Amino acid sequence: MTRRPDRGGAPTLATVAAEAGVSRQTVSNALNSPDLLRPETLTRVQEAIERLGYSPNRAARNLRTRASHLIGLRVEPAVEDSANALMDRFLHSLVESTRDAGYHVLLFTCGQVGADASLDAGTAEAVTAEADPMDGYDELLRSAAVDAFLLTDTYRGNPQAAWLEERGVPFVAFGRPWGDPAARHPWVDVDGRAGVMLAVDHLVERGHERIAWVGWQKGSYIGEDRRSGWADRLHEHGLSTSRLSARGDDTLDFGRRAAHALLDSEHPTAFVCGSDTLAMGVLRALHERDLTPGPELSVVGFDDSLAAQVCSPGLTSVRQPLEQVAVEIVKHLGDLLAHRPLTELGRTLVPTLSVRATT
Amino acid sequence: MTRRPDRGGAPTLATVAAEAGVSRQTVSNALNSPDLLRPETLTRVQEAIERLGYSPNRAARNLRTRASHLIGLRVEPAVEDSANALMDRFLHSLVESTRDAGYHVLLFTCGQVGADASLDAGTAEAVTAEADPMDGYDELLRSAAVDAFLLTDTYRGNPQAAWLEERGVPFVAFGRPWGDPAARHPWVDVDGRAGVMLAVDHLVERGHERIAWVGWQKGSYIGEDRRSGWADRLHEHGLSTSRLSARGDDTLDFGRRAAHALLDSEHPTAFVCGSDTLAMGVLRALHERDLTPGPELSVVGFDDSLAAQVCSPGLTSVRQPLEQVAVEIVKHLGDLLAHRPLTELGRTLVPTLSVRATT
DNA sequence: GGCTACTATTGGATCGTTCCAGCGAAGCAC
DNA sequence: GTGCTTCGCTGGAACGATCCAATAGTAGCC
Repeated sequence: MTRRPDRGGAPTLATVAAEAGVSRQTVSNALNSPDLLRPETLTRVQEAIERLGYSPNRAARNLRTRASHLIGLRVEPAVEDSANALMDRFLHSLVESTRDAGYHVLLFTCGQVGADASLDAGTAEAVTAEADPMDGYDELLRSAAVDAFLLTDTYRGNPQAAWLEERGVPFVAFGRPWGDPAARHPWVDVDGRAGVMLAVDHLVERGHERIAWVGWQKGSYIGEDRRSGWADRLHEHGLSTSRLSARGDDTLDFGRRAAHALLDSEHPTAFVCGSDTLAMGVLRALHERDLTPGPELSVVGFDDSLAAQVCSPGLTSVRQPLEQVAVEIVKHLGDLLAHRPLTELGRTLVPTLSVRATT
Repeated sequence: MTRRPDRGGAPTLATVAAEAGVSRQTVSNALNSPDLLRPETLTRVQEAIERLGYSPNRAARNLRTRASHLIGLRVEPAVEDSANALMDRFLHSLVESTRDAGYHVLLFTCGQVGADASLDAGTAEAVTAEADPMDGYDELLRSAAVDAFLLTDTYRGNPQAAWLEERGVPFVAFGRPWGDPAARHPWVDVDGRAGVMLAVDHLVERGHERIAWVGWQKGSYIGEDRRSGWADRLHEHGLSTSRLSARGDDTLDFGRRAAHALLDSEHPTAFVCGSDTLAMGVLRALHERDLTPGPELSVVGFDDSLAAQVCSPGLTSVRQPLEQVAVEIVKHLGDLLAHRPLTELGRTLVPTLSVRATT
């Protein structure tokens, strides 16, 4: 009788209210503050909800509460490298963690018409076409499409972090605010230095004394952090690092050339690498010299990528606890969005070592 | 004067209208149907929008238009295999394509508290804990959180596709409706069979005559499709397939054992594999026999994963045009959501071959 | 001028939810 | 009985956009 016309549309609060013989607000309370209702009313409403298969309309709820329950995550233009491959493992855990917290993950990317445009242009415009670091964030924010952001590329000197912090936008970073001691935003990171130390200990236990480092370019915060784990731990073991370090691009080819150069001059018996890509380069160099990696001539990578797992021989590698990172990030996001005081600003998690045939 | 109180909140249509000296609706039109406005009014409104940094509130728009401009994509519980690694490349392209079409990608996952629960339980309950194939879809749909879905795992006999189709929910599948000729939903797929044919041709050109197949288990639609490319093309070249085919789990170990068995009995000079994982297994077997892959003893994988690119020697592999798949999918989604008639129900794209050292 | 036709713009209603003020009934103290 | 508080529930208003019907202004045509 009192039921609305309901032209085949989904049930609304009013529909459920009529069905249960209560007011709209009571149904709303049944969902949001069940403790306000008398138990018998609550069950009556819940039965009606069940019977009609009702779910509250997200858009209406978002409009009224000024919250979208979405977390924005920007995926960078596709570059096929191990960092991206990592993202995948991370994403799964992230989506699961956010679900448990009542949130969803919204993916976005920079607003420029990227690849195609730069192909046509190809002129001096390439400079202006350089991806604006804030592209995308601004629009999502102004249109209230997301409640918070998750940053994943703080190694670039995080202009995003500063921008967001300045505007009081809630966000959590995966990665420390390297080189910005003034940063006041929550973050979660993996202790790469400790991970490399694990690798060094593992090699020293197996009798290695000449352990080389093949890592990222100087100037990369993350690269230097990982390298410090190698250098400091070797010294703690009373071993020399002299002339045993190579730093360059994070590419297969640099790893390969670095390994050849090191083998020619310093005769290391083990290589610790800043990434799996570099480690694969080292393996290739060994292959080219008809050397077989193993307990006597060891290689350790970083990231425990799929490639490390399936290549022959299997590559020992430092594994980041990405599942745990996701959980911690969502915990921080939850605190942030509920305006709970943060128990701690940052948190570092310790990696593990996946031991395989190359050691 | 007429401007609203505006307690530090974001500008709304009313704010902009006051600033430009027009009505709300005119501002709305400036955004949605600019051709309705007189040019001078349009510029006046656009300037006001620019000046205030206005973006329409998503929630309000969604509520009124009954559209969220979000595409739901369910990510499956993390399994570390090549299929997931593929997803990554695909995701990037997908997000870019959807952006160009004015949409965003919303990630979700099954609603059950998955991994943890099944760890505790470990009993006969494992059956009920078996992931409900529709988990998550239903809720997002009823709450109008997404406009459409994108399915990516049609190889499982797609119960989702049938469920969604039955309810008239817009969705596009990445993958053919294998074994369901009654399916009437749009899909985009990669012609795996043609990809394997490319690999066979490549090997035949290099003089191979005994080309083995190492692929997925019998009964997998995709696996059989890829295998048919090998079998049919060999026959077209007048070559024998007899006893040269091995099918089993998509694991490194199966690839390894299959390669050993084939080498012992049939002495193939080349292996075409149903996945990179299997190919890496074959490479490991060769390694164990001190055989070096290359032009004389060749291996071809499928997926062109990161592992194929960085392993030593580099693995020749069939590469899926995932970027193009994403574009086609979004094109179909656009047609679907705009209620445009579909020009074609399904579309298959042809892979390419990334040639490396193993051939 | 008077009629129609069309254009540019307007204001009210509406989407489905939650916030807020308020109401009757019940409980308690005096 | 009166006054006060608490409990359980209600109905109107609001969030910010778009849909819709209606308006004033302009032009065309006889």
